[in-house]
Amino acid sequence: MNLAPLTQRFVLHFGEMGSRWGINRTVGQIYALLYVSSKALNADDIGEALAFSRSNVSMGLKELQSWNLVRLQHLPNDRREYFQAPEDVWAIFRTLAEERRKREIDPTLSMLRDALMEQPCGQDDIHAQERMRQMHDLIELMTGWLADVQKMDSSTLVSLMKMGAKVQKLLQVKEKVASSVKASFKRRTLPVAGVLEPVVFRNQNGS
Amino acid sequence: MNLAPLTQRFVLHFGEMGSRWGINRTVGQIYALLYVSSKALNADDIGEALAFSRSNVSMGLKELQSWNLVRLQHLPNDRREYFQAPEDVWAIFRTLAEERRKREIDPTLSMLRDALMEQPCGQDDIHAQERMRQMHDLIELMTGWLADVQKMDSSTLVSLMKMGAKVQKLLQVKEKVASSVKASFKRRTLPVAGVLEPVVFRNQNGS
DNA sequence: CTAAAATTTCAGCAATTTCTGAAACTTCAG
DNA sequence: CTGAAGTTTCAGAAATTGCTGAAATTTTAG
Repeated sequence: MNLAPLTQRFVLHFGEMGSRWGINRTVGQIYALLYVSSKALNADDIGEALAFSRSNVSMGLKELQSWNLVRLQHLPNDRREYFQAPEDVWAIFRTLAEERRKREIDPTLSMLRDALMEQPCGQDDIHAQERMRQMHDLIELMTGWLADVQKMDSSTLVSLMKMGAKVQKLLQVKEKVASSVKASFKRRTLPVAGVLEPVVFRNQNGS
Repeated sequence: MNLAPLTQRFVLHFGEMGSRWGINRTVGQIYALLYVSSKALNADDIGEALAFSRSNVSMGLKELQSWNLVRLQHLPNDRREYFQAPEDVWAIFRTLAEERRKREIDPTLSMLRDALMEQPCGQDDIHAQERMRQMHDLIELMTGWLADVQKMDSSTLVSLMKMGAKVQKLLQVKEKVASSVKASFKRRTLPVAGVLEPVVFRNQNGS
């Protein structure tokens, strides 16, 4: 392995962390290398840079493709495939979240759905089923929310995250304004009523 | 293994999923059993229910304790320790999120911080460092947001999640109202100004 | 203190996962 | 077609992780 110092550090760290993230060392290092690389790399480049066997690289790239984490490129006059990570870190993060949901959550959600359809037999199973319902409801809420969030563009997402806990205050304000607006409608005096109305009333049922 | 049908299905599923979640089969099954059980269990109960060796159970419980995922109980006239999962699924989820952050994110964040302090040498490292900065900023934003969210109580969190994408609309409204409020201040005519002011102006810089 | 009950540790076997090189396969220029 | 360049598959070696029973340690009732 003969990489620039910072690159090497990054690559080795991703290799170590790979096991905690449910991918193996090879895959972690390959992705780290693609991520920091300024140009697309072919399988031989990668194998040489990381001192992996050609077939190991091939399997690693296949796994990364199954995660939708790499883009494929073809250079003119070169039959080899060139790989790169997407430019936009938010896009990478979005993909990661979606794929993890598919692998780590969806199977459990569907098992829970099935289990909730069954007739419980015995005291133990009655309690167990109630616990499963609690878990099911939480997961369903989470995945629904995640699907909503996935649809937002990166800048909206950044705004929301920067607000953090302040969203909560906004929520409280919304409630106050909602009643204030209702009162104002009766008095016909609120200048911003036309702006507030569509959202404020659509969400009355939502909690 | 001699469990009620639904319980058994749940336990076996958690065992299978364990590997995708970064815990092993034993730990997954033990937690599933504790989660659906209506009463606290001791290590022998667990070993018998799941047909694991006593020492295997001991290691599994130790791991679950290191994740803060089990509560310990002592029954009168019984020296053995009894284990149970927290009642509140949201509390479990919160703990899980926090522990995963500690193990899967924090080490990377600190590696990135270090790497960003270094002087890059060579073209490759200059680009690599820029990519690391992008990743660092994303992760820092995410963990900050997570910390905010962790502080909310369960019902607030549920409200926010149920709103989902609608938060976005609220955000747009906030901006419109903000300018409307500013204009109204000059005119001194907005009835709800006193309610809106504290949040609306505190967040002007936030995006 | 003592000893019985309970828990934890650990060496070594078992199972699983990862990695490699050789062989099979695919693609395409000539 | 043919064969050279490139890619993938796969059997088995290597490494890692998981599991067990026996021994060591801790705890506490008496």
